[in-house]
Amino acid sequence: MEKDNNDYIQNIRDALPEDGTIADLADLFKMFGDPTRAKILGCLQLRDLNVGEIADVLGMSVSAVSHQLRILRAGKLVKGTKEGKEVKYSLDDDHVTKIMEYGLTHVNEER
Amino acid sequence: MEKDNNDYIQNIRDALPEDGTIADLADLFKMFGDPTRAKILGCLQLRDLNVGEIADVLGMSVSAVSHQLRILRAGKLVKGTKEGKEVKYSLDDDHVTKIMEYGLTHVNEER
DNA sequence: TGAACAGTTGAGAGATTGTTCAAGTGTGAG
DNA sequence: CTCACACTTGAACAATCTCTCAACTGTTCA
Repeated sequence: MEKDNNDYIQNIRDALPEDGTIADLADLFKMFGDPTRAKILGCLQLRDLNVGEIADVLGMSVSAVSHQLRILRAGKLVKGTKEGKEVKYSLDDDHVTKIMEYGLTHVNEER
Repeated sequence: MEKDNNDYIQNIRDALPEDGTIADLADLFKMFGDPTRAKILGCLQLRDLNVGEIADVLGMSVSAVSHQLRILRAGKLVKGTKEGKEVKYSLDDDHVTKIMEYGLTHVNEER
């Protein structure tokens, strides 16, 4: 019966996505899991913006925003394009808007 | 032109969700942003499980799992029902499965 | 050339997070 | 009652995170 129980547990384990996939999934959601990054992604859904503009909208330092943009870039959620001495940022992923919309729907339904 | 610029920034600010809403959104995504919690939510999509079973599936201590379950309970994503001396956990939110599916689709599309 | 501007980067402080370990609660079986 | 079992909880610790500050790169313009 120990064996039955182990099989039972093993079956569930086998049905789950691989650890690497789970890690990727968690990393993706982590991007949206910080208010500053969520706001940045929210802005960029409205229009492309440079770093200074994002900092103004959020009321934060350019440096703090730049640090978060680096993380979002690494996660391939935004991309930055140099235009003269500015860097214009835009969403780099079709899913970003949908994922945020879905989350917002959920949050707004909460009672 | 300072004024124009300020209005421009202000318009974007006004179009974003309120800070409280953004915080709720970030807190929601934070739930999925840890591999242990993501796995727990993954298991519970397959079937309801008690704490020991979840710990076995994940290969983690009962204590560690219980701590994470407390967080998921606080976030209203799972609920625990006492059955004798066990506690059976189940998903407490229709959106959980869809949000994870959407995230997985995204992750699997990545190249 | 050089000064001003836009942004990036690294170090470090303070806060938050996830796990372990030990102790605790509550339930059922003998 | 007492013991074993299933689970929860609090303290402690290391790892990670986010911001600030200062220094740095690169671009434009006079």
